[in-house]
Amino acid sequence: MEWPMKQVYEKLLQHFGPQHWWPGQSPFEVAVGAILTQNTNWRNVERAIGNLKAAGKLGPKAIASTPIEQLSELIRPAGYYRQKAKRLQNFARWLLQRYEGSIERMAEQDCQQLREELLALSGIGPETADSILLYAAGKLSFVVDAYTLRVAVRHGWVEPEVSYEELKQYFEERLPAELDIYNEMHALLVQVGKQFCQRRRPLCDSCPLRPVLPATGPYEPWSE
DNA sequence: TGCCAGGCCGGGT
DNA sequence: ACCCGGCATGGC
Repeated sequence: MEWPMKQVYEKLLQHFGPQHWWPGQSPFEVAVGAILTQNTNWRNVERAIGNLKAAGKLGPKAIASTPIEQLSELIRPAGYYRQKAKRLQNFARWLLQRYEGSIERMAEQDCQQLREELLALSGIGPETADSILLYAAGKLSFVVDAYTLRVAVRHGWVEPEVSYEELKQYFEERLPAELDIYNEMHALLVQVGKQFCQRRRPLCDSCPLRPVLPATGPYEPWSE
């Protein structure tokens, strides 16, 4: 079987190895991480989650009922902590009311329907929604982020002005409908982005994708 | 030391 | 329908 991005995928897998993002944690913890990592380094998120765990507050009921001041202090290392405390409570209270606090129950819902429900929550935008759908609920929803965009633009796959939904569709059309591929591909794109497509710098010559690219167009300098 | 990190919201054009 | 300022900590 062949699919359009297979060569890219295997090149990345060979270079970086399996990323297995968000493994072995509860689905709710994954969702919390998705909110906390908004525009934030993952290391800071780990501290915040560690604080929540140590305080026994890593569940929907605890998040929903803990006073906002206390909650925000616990997640402080993740930055934007007052906003994010609110966003966590929004999500937790919605999950309790709508799905009995159960991500598994939530995951019984149809993907598109669920995506709309998540997007309707204040504090959950397209990337956070797709991260929750893919990594917590096990839905086939490809995740696009700043790195995904940068990698795709630097390699001339898409125009810099492409919208979130368009870029998401670009990948979904070129990948097989498999959770593991969606999962790994997104994580691998982040890795290659971090290492070879940094901001304010031209595409690195040693990018592992260089040799396999058909060079569909001129490498755009670094407009995003 | 400034710049950046796995965004999103609300108000303004 | 975009555009922008604000939000905040920790690492390099």
